[in-house]
Amino acid sequence: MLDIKLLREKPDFVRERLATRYAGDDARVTEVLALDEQRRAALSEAEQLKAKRNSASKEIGALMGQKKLAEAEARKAEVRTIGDRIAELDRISSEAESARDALMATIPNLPHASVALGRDAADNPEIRVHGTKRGFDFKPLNHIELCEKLQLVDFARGTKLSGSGFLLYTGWGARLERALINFLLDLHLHDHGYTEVAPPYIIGEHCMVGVGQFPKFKDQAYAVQEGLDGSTLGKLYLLPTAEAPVANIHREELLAETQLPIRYCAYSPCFRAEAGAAGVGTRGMIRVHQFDKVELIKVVTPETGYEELEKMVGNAERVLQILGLHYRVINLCTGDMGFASAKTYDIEVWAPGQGTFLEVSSCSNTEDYQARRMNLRFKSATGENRFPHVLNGSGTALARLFVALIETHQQPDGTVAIPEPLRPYLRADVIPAP
RNA sequence: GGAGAGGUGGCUGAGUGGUUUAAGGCGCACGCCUGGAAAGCGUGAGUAGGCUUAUACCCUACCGGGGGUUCGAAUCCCCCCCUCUCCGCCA
Repeated sequence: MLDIKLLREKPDFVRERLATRYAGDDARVTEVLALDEQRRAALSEAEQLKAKRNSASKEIGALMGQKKLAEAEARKAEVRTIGDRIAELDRISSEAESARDALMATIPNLPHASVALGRDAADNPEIRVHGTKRGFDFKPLNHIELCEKLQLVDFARGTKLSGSGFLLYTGWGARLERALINFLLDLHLHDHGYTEVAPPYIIGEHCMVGVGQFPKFKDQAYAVQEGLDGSTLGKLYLLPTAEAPVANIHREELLAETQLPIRYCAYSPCFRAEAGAAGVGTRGMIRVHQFDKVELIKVVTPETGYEELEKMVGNAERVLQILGLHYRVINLCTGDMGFASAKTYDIEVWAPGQGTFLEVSSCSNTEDYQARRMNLRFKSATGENRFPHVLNGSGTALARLFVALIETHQQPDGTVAIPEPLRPYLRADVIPAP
């Protein structure tokens, strides 16, 4: 949620920044301002009438105390007509307010000044590259072939259980997935100073709105219902990312500045309907309806927001460095950024079997946009109530990391060498042929 | 799921239709006092919105949330949420 005061005071600035997203938000800004004006006009008049009514009511009380009943009745009749007008004005202002806020919820965050201007992914500047593409002196397999050969994932039976886009990890595959989760959590906890949390996987609609998933991506979520009670449908959703519950942990709270920075790390499965994405990279593990992810969340002062974003990207990069993977960091341009974000870095890991880079992490500073949506504030040292910056980043997504790992470290005999730091977690140096 | 009790400021705790502008206490900030501190005394302090150059003044709203009755609601009525106790069921 943007600050309504910013829209009032600098509407042209807001329009200009939004225009860089190429999302056609201009008309909404105009409409929000019109509704806001409507609200304030009605509110102002209603408040004056309420002040009048309050003083009249007090007088009536006094008259009744003095037993001047006839006089009191006369005043009552007078005030009653004010009441009708107040009710009407209240209705107008609250309707305008709801309409204004509903519309505000559809306006994305403003891109940070440092973000490159651009229309789509083709305009994303590359920030840095780590490592090089691994060369092979044998014919490398892609992850689907490796998974089948080593019996890491049973694609057919996964589909049999839940339809396409669901994976059944088996044997060493299941073990590798679990080893990676534990490795990632331990890395961020012990080396990077995060606190582990384990959130619910089913979350309320208000949390989805809080992080900006809703209303825009409602079609991408799995809604759940309780048993046979259809009326419960739409109240709870399977989380699309741990960001949804974890960023909301302190919603509607007023934190002390001394509690900041807050750094949380959480593992969760992620559920995404991927409606409309059928046929786009659907084969294999690249785009699935359920995948595991370790998420990083920070709540920090506005002064340190961007510094913390850089650190967060570094934390995610470290995962790939330790695992000996080739990757690049890109900065999403204004037109390619997510809804709630002011600045986003994506980390893409090289997958030799795919011949492409795969997005395994997206680290964003949403500034005060999410904090405002979930009414998360902190009291500054000077006693001022302020909105903190809320950051989120993947540290990292698992299925694609799994793909890059086995494709990169495959050996001529078809087995997969396990990078040294991961070996204690898997209790093996290599994934053997069955 | 059933029955009962409850939800009031940072905390505690009064308040069953009108000097409540939410008492009192604890804690907090500042001041007085003191060699310094404690105690004591005094003053101040919530959130959001509106008006505004203004974090000043003034106005409005806020006692779990929403709606209703009334000239006037923390207080009466209805719906919902949450917490606690007991019972039932259950990994």
